[in-house]
Amino acid sequence: MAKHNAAPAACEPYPRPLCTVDVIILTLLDATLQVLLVQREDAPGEPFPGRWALPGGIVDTQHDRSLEDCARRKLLDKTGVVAPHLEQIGSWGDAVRDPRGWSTTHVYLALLPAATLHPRRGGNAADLRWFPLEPPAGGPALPPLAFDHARLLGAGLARLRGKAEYTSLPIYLLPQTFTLSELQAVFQVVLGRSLEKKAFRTRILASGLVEELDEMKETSRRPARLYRRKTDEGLHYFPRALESHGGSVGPS
Amino acid sequence: MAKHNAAPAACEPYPRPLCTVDVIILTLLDATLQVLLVQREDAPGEPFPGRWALPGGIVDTQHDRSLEDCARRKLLDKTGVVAPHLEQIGSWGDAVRDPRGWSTTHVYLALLPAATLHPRRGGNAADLRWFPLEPPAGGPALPPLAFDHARLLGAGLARLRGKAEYTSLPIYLLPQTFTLSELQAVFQVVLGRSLEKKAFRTRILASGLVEELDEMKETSRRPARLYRRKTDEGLHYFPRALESHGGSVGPS
DNA sequence: GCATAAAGTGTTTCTGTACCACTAATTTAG
DNA sequence: CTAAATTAGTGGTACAGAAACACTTTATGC
Repeated sequence: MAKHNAAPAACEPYPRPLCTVDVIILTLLDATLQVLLVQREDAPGEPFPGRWALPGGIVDTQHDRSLEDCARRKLLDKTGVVAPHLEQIGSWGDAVRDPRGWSTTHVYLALLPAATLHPRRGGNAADLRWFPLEPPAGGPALPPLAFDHARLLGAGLARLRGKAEYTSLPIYLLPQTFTLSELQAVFQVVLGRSLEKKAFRTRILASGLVEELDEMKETSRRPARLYRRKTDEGLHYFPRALESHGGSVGPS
Repeated sequence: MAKHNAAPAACEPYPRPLCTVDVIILTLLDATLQVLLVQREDAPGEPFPGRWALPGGIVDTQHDRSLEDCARRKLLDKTGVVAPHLEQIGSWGDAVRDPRGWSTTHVYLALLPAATLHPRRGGNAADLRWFPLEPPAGGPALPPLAFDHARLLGAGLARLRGKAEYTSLPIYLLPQTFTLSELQAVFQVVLGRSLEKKAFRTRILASGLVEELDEMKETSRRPARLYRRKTDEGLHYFPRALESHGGSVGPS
């Protein structure tokens, strides 16, 4: 290990950046999009002590086999589950985002249904909590975040919202079975606007994305048929984006 | 600098990964998509000596202000120009892609018109050359690449092809002015299939993406009107993806 | 029984992609 | 000079899917 640290100094004329992974973990609770944040340790010498941050940390080159494995580890560590959806959002790297010096972070987005969650306060995190996000117009009503995590979270949300216009992405926020109205509602929460019911139902049912179950969900009104995502269906791309009322369509 | 390298050893229990940037530089030459490759130095101790690779290298934490700045530097270094389009494709990081140990690379895609290019063999590269890519069905007819660069190049090409279905992305492979037929041709090369002329023209002209010039281009047949990209137009997203004959639509 | 509200459906309008035939503008060959 | 060939450009139709809205069905509460 000491030998390995000596190698950079031998053939590399400048120090390596710090390498971290940060995970934006989203779920739907109380008809609201929620993000999981950890409170950093309030210790001297720690950057942004006591500040809320996205779960993540330094890549363990001894045990993590890849960046994605690191992300999966952090996710499992904090939520106890494997996310049905995990994707890389992008990487940020510069000399000023971290007071410790030049650093890179590799940001992942995880979407989870709320039902089976039990957030766990692993490692040296002071606290772990779900925070509701505001609809897009109001901006997120969150505590100030450590590092550049507000920006990273913004990028993750923009990805989710952009992709909701032309893919099935928000479906991963739902439990295994759901009604079509619940599916529509999750899209509406993500997009921050209402969708026309008939058009939405036609879109989903025609896509082959879901299969209907023999079960009905007992609601306070008419019972609703339950559906689930077909097991051989990954992320579905629709041939046409939803029409929005102002603003451009697509990922940003 | 010695102090900086001491810091990792003090509070980090494992060594930092090597941090590099690789750039997939594409242009259109002779109606063929071409990728710029560098030949690595044939020196003992160098990983993959003499092997062709994507332009790139280690992040210079003294001079590069960000990952993207590093990518821009590498691009300028090799082509002498600033690309009209540069985007981050993604990051790869693991213990096995580089014989030097745990490493990360941050991959960027640059699209350039061919007209003003003068590839320059900067640094310690043995050679620098444009290689034509085959149409998708035939697979790329390239020399074996160093590291995992074949995989990275594949990801970049998939990005370009995916986005060609629903955005204006291939337009950046063209010079400042172009005919609609040239624009259609570049889309066809990227997508590897022909497009229906009328539908394509309607799509482009209705999008507000291009403006017509008073000039005509003298061809061997009927003169064609010249167009250029509107200056306030970034990447354009079309409301509907092109219809493909088999295979799904969207980025992969 | 009626009002209410959610689940589900029938039908029409609109937008944009594909298709194909045709016209316009040039070059080339007989 | 005329006809053929080829590219640039256009008119018009068919089709797929998103939006809109009215209506029917299924339950609960008064």
